[in-house]
Amino acid sequence: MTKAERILKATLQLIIERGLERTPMSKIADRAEVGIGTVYKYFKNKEDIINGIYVMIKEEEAEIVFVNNGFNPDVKETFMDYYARMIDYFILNPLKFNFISQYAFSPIIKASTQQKTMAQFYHFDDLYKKGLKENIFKDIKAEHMTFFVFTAVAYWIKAANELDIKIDDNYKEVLLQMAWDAVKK
Amino acid sequence: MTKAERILKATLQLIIERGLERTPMSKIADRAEVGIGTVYKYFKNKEDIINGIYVMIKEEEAEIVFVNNGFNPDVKETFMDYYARMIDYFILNPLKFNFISQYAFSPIIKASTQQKTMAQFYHFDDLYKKGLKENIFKDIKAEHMTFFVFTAVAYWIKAANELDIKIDDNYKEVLLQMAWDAVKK
DNA sequence: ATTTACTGAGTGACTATTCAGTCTATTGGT
DNA sequence: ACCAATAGACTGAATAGTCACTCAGTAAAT
Repeated sequence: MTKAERILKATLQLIIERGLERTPMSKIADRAEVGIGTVYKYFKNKEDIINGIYVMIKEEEAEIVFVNNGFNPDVKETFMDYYARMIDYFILNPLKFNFISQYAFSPIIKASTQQKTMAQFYHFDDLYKKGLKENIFKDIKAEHMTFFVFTAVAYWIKAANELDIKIDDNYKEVLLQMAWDAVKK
Repeated sequence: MTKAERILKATLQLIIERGLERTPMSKIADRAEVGIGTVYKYFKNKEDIINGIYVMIKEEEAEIVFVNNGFNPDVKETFMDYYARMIDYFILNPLKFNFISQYAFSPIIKASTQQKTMAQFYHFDDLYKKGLKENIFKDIKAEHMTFFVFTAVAYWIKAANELDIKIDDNYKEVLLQMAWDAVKK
């Protein structure tokens, strides 16, 4: 792991454990096992680290969700594949999800960061547009559909994490079905 | 408006505008048009204000969502009534919703605050339990259902707010239908 | 030998909180 | 109705402390 990565990871941990206002740069350097100066070599300031974490997570997430992209023409099967992967990603990475849910709408995330990461999820929009054309989905804007399903699925997982409930395959199945039933006509 | 209320409101505005780490107590006092000392008369510290905002919003929300509680035995109609009210509340109070979405899972919100506010929404759990008994809903824990629908609806509104999309009655109807289709068997 | 990475004590700015004193409202005595 | 007297609300300058960020110097790499 590079030092920059160590810094991102350390900051992520500390923020989730203690909150942003209680994680000074000195603690970040300690946890990352680098000098404070090194933190400032790789990041302009604290905000820059937060934005860096956001980008890192979203890139990773997109990479995992869309591995199979383009191989299946069936809308429903593609839908299920995307979201099954998303669920797995969030289950495996509760810290990262926790971060996203707290900072996705925080003013600390710059508009440019938002745009950069949103752009990586255009496959979702494509899928919904395709489904609308095939008259499979309810009449609603594609980006709204994305949002509805994304947040529903995501936060359900979050709740499960926090209540220490194990998400077995059966439960995952029901969750996917809920998402699908919500959008289908 | 009491001074305590003015302080809560001022803090809410500043936090959403600038972020927590960039809203010093001095600015809060200025915006609320009280002396700094007054802030400390009503609140132990900054954290206490944040928790106060959280409680204030959740109480208000519960009061509005459950006005008609107990008058209708029909599960679907009650479901629609609750969520229609919730949607209206969030549309009318984007700042408050923005706050909730950023701080609901932040470590700054104390466990006792969480519990106190969660307790006010037990009508949702009751509704889901009733629906499960009547075999209307999918087989899933009641609290998970609450969470799924709550977040889906809530964040959809948030997205609409941010993209400056007007939520007309027709759109609201579709949204409610999505929520219902997700949970019904 | 030169560049580049790294370090952390030190600096300056900022900010949470305190508290001594002022203002305001309420009470009760005349 | 007026006037103390008391209690409580309110204030913001001062304090004490924290923390983001710098930079002069050291270590490692090329």
